[in-house]
Amino acid sequence: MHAPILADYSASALTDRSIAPEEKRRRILQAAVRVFARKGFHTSRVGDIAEEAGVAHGLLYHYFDSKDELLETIFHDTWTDLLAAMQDVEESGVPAREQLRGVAAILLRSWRRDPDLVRVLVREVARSPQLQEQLAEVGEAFAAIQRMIERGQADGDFRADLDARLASFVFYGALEEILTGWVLGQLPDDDEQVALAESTIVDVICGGFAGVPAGAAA
Amino acid sequence: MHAPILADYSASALTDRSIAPEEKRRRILQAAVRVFARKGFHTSRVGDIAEEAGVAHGLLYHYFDSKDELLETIFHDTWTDLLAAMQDVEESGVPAREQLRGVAAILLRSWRRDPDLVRVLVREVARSPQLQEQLAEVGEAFAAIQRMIERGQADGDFRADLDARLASFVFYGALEEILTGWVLGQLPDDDEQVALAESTIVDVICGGFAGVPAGAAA
Amino acid sequence: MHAPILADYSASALTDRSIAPEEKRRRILQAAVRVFARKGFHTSRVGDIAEEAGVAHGLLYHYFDSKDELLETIFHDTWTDLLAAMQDVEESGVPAREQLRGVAAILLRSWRRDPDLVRVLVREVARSPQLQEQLAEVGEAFAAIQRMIERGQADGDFRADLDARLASFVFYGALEEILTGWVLGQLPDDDEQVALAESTIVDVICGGFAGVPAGAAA
Amino acid sequence: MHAPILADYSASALTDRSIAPEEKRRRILQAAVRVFARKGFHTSRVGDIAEEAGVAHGLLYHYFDSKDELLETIFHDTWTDLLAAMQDVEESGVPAREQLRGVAAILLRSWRRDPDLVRVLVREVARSPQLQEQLAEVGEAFAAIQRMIERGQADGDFRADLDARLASFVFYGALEEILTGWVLGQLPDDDEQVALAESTIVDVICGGFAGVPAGAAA
DNA sequence: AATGAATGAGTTTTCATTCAT
DNA sequence: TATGAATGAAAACTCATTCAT
Repeated sequence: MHAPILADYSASALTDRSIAPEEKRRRILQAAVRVFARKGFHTSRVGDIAEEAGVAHGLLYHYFDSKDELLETIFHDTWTDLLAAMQDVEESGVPAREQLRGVAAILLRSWRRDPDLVRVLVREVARSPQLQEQLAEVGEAFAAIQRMIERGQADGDFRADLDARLASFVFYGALEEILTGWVLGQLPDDDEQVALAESTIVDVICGGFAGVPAGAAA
Repeated sequence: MHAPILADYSASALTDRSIAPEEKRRRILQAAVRVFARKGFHTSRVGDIAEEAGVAHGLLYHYFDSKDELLETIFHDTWTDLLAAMQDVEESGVPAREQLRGVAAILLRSWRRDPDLVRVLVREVARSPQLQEQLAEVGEAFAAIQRMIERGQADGDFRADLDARLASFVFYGALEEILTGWVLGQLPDDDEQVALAESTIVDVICGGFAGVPAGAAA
Repeated sequence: MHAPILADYSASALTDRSIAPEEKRRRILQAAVRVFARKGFHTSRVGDIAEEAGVAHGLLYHYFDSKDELLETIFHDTWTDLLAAMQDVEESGVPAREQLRGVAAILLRSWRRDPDLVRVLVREVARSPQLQEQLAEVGEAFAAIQRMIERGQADGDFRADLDARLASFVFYGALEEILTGWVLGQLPDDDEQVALAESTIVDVICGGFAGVPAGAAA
Repeated sequence: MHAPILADYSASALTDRSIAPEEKRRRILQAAVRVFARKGFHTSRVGDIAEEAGVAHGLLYHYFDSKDELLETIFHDTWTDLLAAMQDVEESGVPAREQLRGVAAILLRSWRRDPDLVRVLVREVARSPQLQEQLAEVGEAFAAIQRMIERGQADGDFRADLDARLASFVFYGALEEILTGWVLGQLPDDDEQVALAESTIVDVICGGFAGVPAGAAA
């Protein structure tokens, strides 16, 4: 698949003073992810993030306008990456079911790649102030999923009488709930389980999309 | 089915002293739901809630220990009601698919019954302090759904090779995402759409549960 | 000696509802003494006192104008009693040294009689609002001690070149510090020790009053 | 004797930024002493202290964890100084009576040096939370006095049958009561009176310690 | 770039007191 | 008398943000 997909917010080891300024910015973002993941956005103090990043808290305002902007940047960067990955999948030309499998892989595997980042994404989604910003990008993701489903309908793979928009919510909701289960420790999350979740979601949802007539189970 | 399902947190406003204390307590909870729905828990001030309830803010601490306890009470009361309704469904003896349809109906219809309450439930799920409490009750709901799915497997209605726990997350996630869509105004939510969502979820998910023969997609 | 000396603020057992109103007032005062002794005046809440007294906190305002008045009443009642006892001693006509011994006995023995009361007296002496009131009565006590010393000087028992006012502070300070030592648990306070403290103070201070020949220290 | 004895909490007021941070900390402590002296600890608001110091109240929490810590610091600093001075006296090798005279001088002369500080010390001694801390240091002072008395007994200057611990309370109590008299304005406190108090206490108490046999006054 | 002292608006919570019943 | 619901002033403390150095 793709190379990074997610902005690399997992910490690296350097602590010395000779750091490129752009690197320091990244380090602050990494620290923010870790702290937000640990304590939640509202409960996190700017000082905590600075401490985690090993800088004075004043420096934070050199790189970001506000604490809010930190969260927004995290959201924005991450969703930009995720969207790009989804776009790759969309342009791959594979069948709808395989496209949706790709989306599931992108989202679910991000958990193992950077759990703290997923924690933040899952737990701080529904905050009001920057909701508008988020909607723009998360909305894009929904739209992409919806297009994939519509493509499946056009190809005859999925039932034509399906409301594709509604269906995209069903699919995305299933993915997010699994991620939430991992975030809250309610579901096992080893590699095998991640793979199982991926195939289960795709089988169940796409199976449902494919439309097993009501009488099929009889 | 059951009678109220959700505690009636939709309110009217009065300030006189001729109100039973228990009624006053309820009124404060109603106000909290409205304010939390409007501004989010963290952004809401205790004074806002008191004003909305038409009481002095001090009175709030007569009935509740803290602002946190307000949210906890809302969660607890609501989930107690929801669980009771789900239990009725579970004990009804109808086939698994119909049971899950009942669960979908309970959760989705609550949106029209008390949108503010759903807004709060959806947006404040993942708050840390009372997470344990919430998990206990929301966890019950998941367990009930899981049992319904297992029942469907035992009856031969659902694929036997399905991880029922994972499946319960898929089902619940779909429901919650639809609710979120309504909360964020991304999905139409008139009566007809609610009914459509209900049947779409049940058809898709239960269809998927019923088992898409591996070859069907080939 | 006298009969009660101190208002009886130590609790009695009655808890039933058929209580004379005057008795209830006393009970509230007793409760206040216990609570103030335990937590200090400022840290004590009116509700604590009401609970300790077994009444609703509103009732407190039937008998007293304010929380401050509770403390004032305790001070006033106690010092009225103490002053009366000291006056008895003063009018007894015994030699100055014996009069001072009587004062020491009154103050020191009050510790065993009602430790909580002494705790309150010792710890809350220097509160601002009612300072004037207190000064009036504690001032009386100092005046009485001063008169006793002056009597001793007139009788030739005590050195004539002694500043009697200053001397009264020395004598009273010694007494209060011993009480403080008991309150803070820094000094043993069994009956024998109380008696030892009494005689030590009288011997040392009155010995000092009696006049250390200038040459004695040479 | 020693140089400063008491931390210099008497202050001047400035608001500009050209002040060393350590100096700012000292200034806040000075302000706290003045405000506590004027209104008492409990009645003083943090804002009052900040205003007196000419800083924003938030800055206070940059240097101290809480309002309580302010009082604790004042106590600690002061008693550290007082103890050091008493230790100098103790190590001087002069006779017991002269040592006690030194202690009296240290404590009584502190009144003229920094009346507000003494006001705080005298009026807020018996507060519960930090009592433990205080006891440690004030307890040291008592122990030193006790050792001086025991030294006097060993040298044959003081009666051997005296309970030295009790005696230390008598001596210290006399000193504190004089200070209290000055704090409450009940005793004249000009230089001459301070000297008189000093010699009166030493003469009376040490005279008493020296032990004028009961029959001596006859 | 980097620091951290300084600011002050903002918020929860406490609790003495009142008063309708 | 007695209750306890109701009030609201008050206060400590937090913390994002600024800015002199």
